[in-house]
Amino acid sequence: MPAPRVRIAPSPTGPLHIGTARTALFNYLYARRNGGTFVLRLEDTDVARSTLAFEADILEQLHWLGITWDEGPDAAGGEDRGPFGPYRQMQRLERYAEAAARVLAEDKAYPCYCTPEELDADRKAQEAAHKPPRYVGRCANLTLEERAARETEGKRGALRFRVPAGKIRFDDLVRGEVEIDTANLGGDFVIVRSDGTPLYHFTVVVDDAAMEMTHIIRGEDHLSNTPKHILLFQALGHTVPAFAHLPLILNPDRTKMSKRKSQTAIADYRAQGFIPEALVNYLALLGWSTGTEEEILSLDELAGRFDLEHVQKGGAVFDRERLEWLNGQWIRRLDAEDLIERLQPFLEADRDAGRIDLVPSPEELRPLVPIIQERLPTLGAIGDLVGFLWIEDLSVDTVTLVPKRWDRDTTLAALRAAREAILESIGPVTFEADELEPPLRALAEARGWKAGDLFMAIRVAVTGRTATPPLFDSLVALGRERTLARLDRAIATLEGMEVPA
RNA sequence: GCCCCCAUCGUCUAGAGGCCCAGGACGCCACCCUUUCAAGGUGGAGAUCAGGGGUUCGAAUCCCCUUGGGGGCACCA
Repeated sequence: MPAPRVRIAPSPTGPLHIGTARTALFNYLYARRNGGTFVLRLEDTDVARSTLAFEADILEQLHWLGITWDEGPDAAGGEDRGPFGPYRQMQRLERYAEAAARVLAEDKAYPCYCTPEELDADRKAQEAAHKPPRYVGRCANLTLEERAARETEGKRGALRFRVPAGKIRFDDLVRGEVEIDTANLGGDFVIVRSDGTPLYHFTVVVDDAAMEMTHIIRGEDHLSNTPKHILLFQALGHTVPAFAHLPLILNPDRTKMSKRKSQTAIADYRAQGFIPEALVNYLALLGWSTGTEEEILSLDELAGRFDLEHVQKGGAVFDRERLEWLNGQWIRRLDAEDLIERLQPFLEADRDAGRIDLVPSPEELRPLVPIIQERLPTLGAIGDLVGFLWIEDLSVDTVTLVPKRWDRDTTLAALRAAREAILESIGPVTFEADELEPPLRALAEARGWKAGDLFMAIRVAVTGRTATPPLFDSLVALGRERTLARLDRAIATLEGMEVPA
């Protein structure tokens, strides 16, 4: 088998979509596994909706995921790389024009002068008659003279491809044999607009042919379009590539995943602190499996195992909980320095949003790694977890200050005693977790309090929260002075509390 | 409406005629660990393999029908 050539052909009409990312991933994995070439081509012929910003997002997020391509544009607006360029469709217009001229000359396509109003009327009539929409062929048999007459009237024709009668069958690599009667294709279809710009079905095929693609791996939503593409490949005199249609990624209601019902932009997952290792791992397992029970797999490991045989046929519901679990798995596998570095942007975002007052340095973060690493489902959860460490002015209300089974007076007594214990028995120089625990446990014992209750009172007084990393580690991270200051403040708050008579 | 595709626990899936009165993972529930929260460990609930017919000594696995779901039918991509 010659080395496969596969591609991803995103349209820069929106930010990188999770479905596009997965299709890109599957193509990438297929190329890597089989010693093939992975091409990126930008389908930007929808000038009205395409933007450079979306183009930039698509390239950047793919890079971020680690999905690299062998041919294609490197950066938004940047240079192309590879022998089949350009890789932006708007720079390939002459090629479509040339191909269009050829099919026109061979009468495999013809100019159509129908107005949008006429086409609309046709469609409505068909609908009323409960018939499938289909081009009626009004312009299919115009003579050269008739065409010339329209042109003289100043009419510009769209180019319609003649759909021959017959059945198209192809062997889909994931679905097996598929057969579709061309009678169900909706009649002759437009390949070039009346303004001269080419349409999707035409450009994909012209480019896939020119770029010598051997396998077209794409979403199932293209399955019904495949006969049109096959017809076009044949009309252009090109070998028909192999097709593999992937199951769709679904919303929880099992409809095709959409922005409206799900979070679809890769950039949004990234902004929430999902890491590429997890996203790639999760996406690969959406619709594909190793056939074994392995499931934590890196991009390279995936590339070593990928095959089309294990691609699922039915659609797969996107399960965010499972993604979060995987993300946690991958976060726990990060080494300390890497985690610290990756946390930085999230801390800055928290500071910019006013959730914390200052961003800790890597040095401050380093000792925290053991207690936070296993508690982070996402990088974005950092502020929620230990943000109390970087808040200047922590105030806690009396309601949360008093533990569930305690009253104000007990809490007050406990905090005062705890403050004393910390002040007296623990030196300012070596303020460590091992040192803090014994005296406080002894205190609880002496007063007949449950250690857990005492610890909870201190925890809330000092962090403002009932769920935190281990208490003594938290106190150490906070430091002796701030620990005492926060205890003082909590005590003062409780002293000022209205006590019902 | 027409065409095409699909159908195993709530979800992602293993399973390619006997190893399956169906295995794993997420989630859920217990318990253990434990100062809270996590993480981790152990155990549990959860699928008459959509339903019905065949084929076969034997079917989740093959065939047919039904039902259900999805996708596609543009001068969008």
